[in-house]
Formats: sequence, structure tokens, C-alpha cells
Amino acid sequence: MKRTRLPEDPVKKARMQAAALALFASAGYQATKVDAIAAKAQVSKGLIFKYFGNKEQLYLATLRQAYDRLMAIMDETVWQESDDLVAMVTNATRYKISLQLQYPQEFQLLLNGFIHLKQLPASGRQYVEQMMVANQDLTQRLVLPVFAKMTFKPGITATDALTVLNYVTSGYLEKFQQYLLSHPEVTTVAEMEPLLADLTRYLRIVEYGFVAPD
Amino acid sequence: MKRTRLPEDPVKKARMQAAALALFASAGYQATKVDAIAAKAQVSKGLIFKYFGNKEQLYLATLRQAYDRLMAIMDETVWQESDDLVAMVTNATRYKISLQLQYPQEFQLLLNGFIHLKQLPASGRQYVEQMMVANQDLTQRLVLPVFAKMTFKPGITATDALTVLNYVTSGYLEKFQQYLLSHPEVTTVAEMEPLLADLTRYLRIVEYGFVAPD
Amino acid sequence: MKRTRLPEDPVKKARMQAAALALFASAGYQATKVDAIAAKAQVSKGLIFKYFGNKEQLYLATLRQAYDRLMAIMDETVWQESDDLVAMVTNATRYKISLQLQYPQEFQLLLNGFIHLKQLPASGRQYVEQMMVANQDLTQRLVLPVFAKMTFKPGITATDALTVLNYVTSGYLEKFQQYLLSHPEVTTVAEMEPLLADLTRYLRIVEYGFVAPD
Amino acid sequence: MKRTRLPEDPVKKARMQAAALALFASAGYQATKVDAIAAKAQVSKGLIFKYFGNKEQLYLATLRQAYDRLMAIMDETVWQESDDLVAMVTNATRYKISLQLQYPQEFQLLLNGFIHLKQLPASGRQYVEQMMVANQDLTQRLVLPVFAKMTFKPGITATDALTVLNYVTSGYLEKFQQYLLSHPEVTTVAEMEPLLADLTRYLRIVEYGFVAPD
DNA sequence: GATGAATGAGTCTTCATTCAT
DNA sequence: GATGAATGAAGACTCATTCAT
Repeated sequence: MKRTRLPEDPVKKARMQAAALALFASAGYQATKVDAIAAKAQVSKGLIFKYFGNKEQLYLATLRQAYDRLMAIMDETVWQESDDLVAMVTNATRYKISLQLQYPQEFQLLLNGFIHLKQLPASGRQYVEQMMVANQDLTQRLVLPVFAKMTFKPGITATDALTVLNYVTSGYLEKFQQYLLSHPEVTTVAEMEPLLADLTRYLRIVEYGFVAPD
Repeated sequence: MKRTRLPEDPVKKARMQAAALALFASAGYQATKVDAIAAKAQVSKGLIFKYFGNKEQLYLATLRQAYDRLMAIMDETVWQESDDLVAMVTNATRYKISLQLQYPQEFQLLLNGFIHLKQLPASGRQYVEQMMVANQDLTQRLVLPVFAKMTFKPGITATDALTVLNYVTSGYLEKFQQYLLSHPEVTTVAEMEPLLADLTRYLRIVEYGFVAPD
Repeated sequence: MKRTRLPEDPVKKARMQAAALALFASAGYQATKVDAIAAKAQVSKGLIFKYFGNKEQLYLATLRQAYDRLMAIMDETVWQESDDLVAMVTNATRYKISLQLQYPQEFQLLLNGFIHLKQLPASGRQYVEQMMVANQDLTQRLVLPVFAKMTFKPGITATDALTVLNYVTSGYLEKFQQYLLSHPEVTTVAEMEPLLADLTRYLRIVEYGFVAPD
Repeated sequence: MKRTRLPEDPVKKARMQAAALALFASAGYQATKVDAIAAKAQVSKGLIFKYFGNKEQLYLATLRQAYDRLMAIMDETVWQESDDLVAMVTNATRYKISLQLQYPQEFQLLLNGFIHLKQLPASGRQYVEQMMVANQDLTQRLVLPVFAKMTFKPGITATDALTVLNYVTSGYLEKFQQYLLSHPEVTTVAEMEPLLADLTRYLRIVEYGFVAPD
């Protein structure tokens, strides 16, 4: 009862994917050599091509896997819904940060993916765009219910608020990522709590402004 | 004090830099071929290597030039100071946008530089980081005087406000850049005014929050 | 007398040979991949190497088999002898054509074999040459008795006549083969009869010349 | 006054073409390695690609050059026209033979070209077909005027006669080529005269038949 | 014995860099 | 000094052949 048209060795495939992830994430598409991936995966060059077709498809597969892995986890609604917008977004961000600590390579890969794809056929652009959209959707799904209970200043729409919220949280995450790069010793979310306090203040600013009412 | 004989032809050197800027900015480091730069600059390939040593140095030189050019212009305090924070930041952003329209290649190069530098020796990373810091400084120099006249909510510092302000304006500028990429027909700041209205609302949110006072 | 243990499965071996024949004949030596042969034969790649040693040996074996098969059939003296040279040679050719229709792959293989063998060790050249000679012999065996009853023009030997006869029939067969390639719908000798009429005229020219006696 | 978009070194280019001709002719397309051509031409691999683009185009260029070279020479009407068909065709063949002795590689290449092209994109098939047609045309142009003065046997057309003539001369040339391969010491046409006497007899057979009039 | 996953030498091709002119 | 022809190291990819299971 042979069905296998893909009799791939899952162990080796995993090693290849892991090696590809690590190298693509840290060096980008062009600078990563298939030879290097094969060496890191302790696998022959030929096998990589047998499993993935060519370098580009390997990149795309790596991208997709990183995306899928992150999405799978994010989708588990660990996010406690709440009426407190600041607390909720802070929590969500804390969660994202923990993911970033757990899967730094996947994050790095997807972050750069958007840039590197310019140098690739459009075939893979969708993954990254999907990821962007999914991320946006997630925030929206989370935040909109809370917005529904709030009253906006005249002239300000929910979309405006959401946009600003997004700018702030992504800006924050970006700076956070840089912080991690220069502090590789940090590996737990607990160590990051002081920085998360910053975010809380930032979000409160978005909600109520920084200007003291006179 | 040997001046390492270099009676370089400034006209040709400028052509090389311009060609390098255009190509590196639009295609990135790896995808840009030295041949193409030489052709675009109407200069022999050999001369490029004589003037810049190698491709990487040329990239770094191009990066530095783009940075210097932008900084030189930004430093002219065209920025009208004002007491209205929103108006002022909007103005500053409008100014940045006009720069972006005037020097799209320099902007593009520095934007990607951050990513591509990972694939290069750290020797060049400083340019991009300097640029980031300088940018921050500029905003700070501009905004802090206004902050001085404002009263902050308890628990919120000027740094907090500045940070959020930065997040929002850079997030906005990023989206703006993407808009420009997909609308190459847009070439004047005037055409962008509608979009700038968005920013004004965003900034007002930062200042006063989006939540209506009850 | 060690029979080098080879309890080969004749069914599988036949399938391999058939697959090799089909692929080598249509695509040539280099363009035919061992993988493809194994797949077409529904046999593992390893088995091919166990049975035939390497790709080259497989090619040679295929060549030999094609040769043997054709020779075995040609030897059955289906050829009706006759006193009419033209009728006889036309018949023989008709017979060759029917063989060609029955065994197109074997013909194709041997046809190309002559070319491709240059790229292989001389070890296999003999098959093709043998085939050429055998073919010649066959014609000779058939034609010579008829020649014996004929009177040749002064200065013309039986060998001359035989040679010219051979040139004409092989030239004709070659053109015929090309015709078949571009008309794959033709599968019976009956459909070829019109073309065979050409051959009859050609042979009559060889026998009596094309110049009208004055 | 630079115009050169093809500043190719004619000496090196000639060496490359010569090397390519020799190797392609003797080993065929696939079995000939670009490395080998570069080595034989005493030129770097890169230069071959700069001059010819890729291996296939090099093959095509070689094919075309062989074709052009032969055609250029054949077109010089060295062929003395004559009313004696046999003498004329023999002369023409003698001429072809001298060409074959002078340009054995070109002949070999074009001979195999037809076979090897199957494994190449159709882009080059035209050269070989052109060559075939041109060759046919040449014979026709030469022979038809003579035919015009002749009367054909009833039922035999000029086309028939031409076809048989072609079969015989090409069959002869083919055998001749094989003879040359196994007698590399033969280098002048003079040495071939005995064999040419054969052809004369063959052609006379075509003209008047081999059967003695009773 | 049979399998087909795995290997890696070998191939084409690119392009930064050199150097004779 | 300037040129651009020439180089060859390096990279993606193929496929005959091997060998552990």
C-alpha cells in the first residue's frame, strides 16, 4: 500500500527547514547559500533540491512555515478579552513579545520578507501580505468590540483610533526588537516587564492624550 | 601627510555616485551590478574600482552621501516653530514629505539600508544609525520647546509624549512611502494635502486622546 | 564456470528493456534519465543498476536487443524470391516498412545509435556496424540470385548494381522514416502503398535508366 | 568615435569557434563541455559566455558558421556546367569531397546537427534545414538545365530522376565519409580519384540502367 | 533481493575584480 | 590616467550511482 509520493524524512526535512530559517532570517535570501543550508542541516545539497525544488521555493516554504507557526499560536485566543483597552493591547503585545522571544528567527524572517521579496518573483509576496493582513485582522477583531463601547471625540473615527493604535504598537515592537538584538542575554518575558510598562503609558496617551486637562 | 594621490575627476565621480544611488535604491545591493552602474554613469568599470575600491565601499559611500545630503537640507531650519504642536509636527512631516518627493532615491536607499546592512560588515551600519538618531534629534529640538509650555498628564513624561509622537509620524511616513510607490504620478506636495489631513487627526489623538470626555 | 549469481526476474528485466528502448529511441542517450526508465518500467532505480551495471551498459543491451529482435525477424525468409528485381526489392522494402511500423522504436534506436555511439566507448559500436553489415548481407543474399540471371552493361559489375540498389532503397527508407515521424496516424502498410509506387519507379530507373532510348 | 558594442577580439573568437567546431563535431552537443571548449581555445570560460551568451547559442553560432563557410564556397560556381550529366555530377561530387577533406568538422557538425537538434529548442533547427534545402537547390539548379535537354522514359519524371540521383550521390558521399574516418591518412582529392571512378559508374547506372540491352 | 533516499562530482552560468594596453 | 577585455571563484542545479534498510 504505497501511497508516498512524498516519502520525505521528517527529521531531515525539519533540519533543513530549521537551517533555512536560521540562515535566511539572519542573512537574507541572496546572501544565504544553499551549500550553507545543506551544511548546517547536515544534509547533502542534492537533498534540499529534491525536497524543495529550488532555492526560491525553499525560501517560500520557510516563509510559509514561519508564518503558519506564528499564526497557529497567535490564533489560540490566549488574549483575554477585556474592557480595558490599554490592558488588553498591552497584554496582546506582551504575548507578541513572548512569541518574539520564542521564535525570533521566524519574526526576523517575516520582517525582512517584505523587503527581500522585491528581488523575488511575485509568487511569494502573498505570504507576507497575508501575514500583514492577518495581523491587522487579529488586532481589529480584538479591539473593535472594545471600541464599540467607547465614544469617540468628534471628528475622530474608530479607524483613526485603530490606525494610531497600530502605529504605536508596531513602533514599540520594532524598538523592542532592536533592544533584543543588542541584549541577547534577555530570554524571558519577565525581564521585559519594565519595558512593557512603557507601552502601557504610550497606550494611555493614545486613549486620553498626554495633555493634562486644564 | 601623504594625500594618497587622487586627482579624481569630480564630474565623473558625481556621475558614479548618482548612478549608484539610483540603482542601489531601486534594486538593492545584491541585485545591482557594477556593470550597470558603470554603464549608467558612462564611466568604465575600472574607474569605479579605482575611485571606490570595491562594490561594498561604493555602497557605503553612496549611503553616506545620501545621508549627508538629506541631513544638510534638513538642518536648514525651514521649520517654522509654532506653539501649536499638531500644526508644527504636521508641518515638519509635510516638509519631510516634500524631501521624499525631491529625493526619493536617497530616502529609499536609507530605508533599505537598514535591512541590507546586515549582509555587510558592520562598518556601514553607523551611517544608518546616525541618520536615525539625527532624525530623532531634529524632532526633539523642534518639539521640546513646545512641550516646555505644556502640562503633561500625571505619570506621563515629555519623553513618553515624544516617543509616541515619533511612532505615529514614522508609521504615517512609512504608509505614505508605500502610497507613493503605488502612485508614481504624484509629484507635488499639494497633491498630498488630503493625506496630511489624516496625520493632523492622528496627532490630535496623541495630544488629547480619542476618547470623548464624558 | 561461475554463472555470477543472477536469478534475475525476467518479467522485470523485460520491462526495463522495454522502457529503456522506448526512451532511448525517442530522446537519445543523454536526454534519457535512469529515473525515467525506472519509473516507466515500474521498477526501482537500484534494480536497473543491479541488472545492467550502469546506464551505458543498459544502452548497449538495449541496442543489442533491438538489433537481435529485428535480425531474428528479418531472417525468416518471408521474402518471396522472384525473377523480377524491381518487384522483389519493392517487396523486400515493403517488408522492411512493415517492420518499421511494427518496431518503430527499435529502428529509431539503431538509426540514432550510429550517431550517439560516438559519445560512448567503442565497445558498442560493433552492434550497429553488425546491423549494417547484416542488412547488406540480407539484400545481397536475396538479390544476387536474380542478378545471376541478368546481363550487365559492359563496365558495370553486380557489385555496382547492388551498391546503387542499396543507396536508392536506403535513401528511400530514410525519407520514408521522416514521413512516418510527421504522420503518426499512419499505422498500416496498406496506407503506404502509394509511396511504395514511388520506389518502384526509382528501382526501374536503376535497372533501365531514366533516359529514353532514342 | 566609439561604436563598438561588439569589441570582440577576432583572434580569440576564432579560437573559440574553432574549438567549439572541433568538439561539437566530434562529440555532439551534450557531451561537449563548455570547460573543454574554453581549454581548447585557451580562453577563460567566462569569455565564451561573454561572446556567445550561452552554450546553446554557441552551438548555433558554430552551426551557422559551418553552414555559411560551406555555402560560401559552394556558391562560387566552380561547377562547370556541362551537357554530360554523369561528368557534371561527378565533378560536383568531387568538389564536395574536396570540401569534405578541407572542412571535415563542418561537414560532421552539420551531418549530426539534424539529430542533435531534437534535444535543443527549435530555434536552431532552421539552420540545418536551410542547409538541407540549399544543398538540394544547388543540385537542382545544376541538374535541371541538363534534364531539360533530355527525354525521359515514359512514366518517369524529372523529379524521379533527380530523387534517385540524390539518393545515389548522398549514399555515395556517406560511404565516402566513413571511408575517410577509417583512413585519416588520406588528405588530397587526388588520392580519392579511384573511388570517384565508382561514382561515375553509379551515375551511369542511374542514367542508363545496369541491365544490358538485349 | 529490492528499494529509493541520499550523495556529491560535474555542469552551466554570473559577476566582482584585475591588469595589459 | 582610463578602459573594458579577460579571468576564475563561486553559486544554483542535475543526475548517475551507491547503500542502508
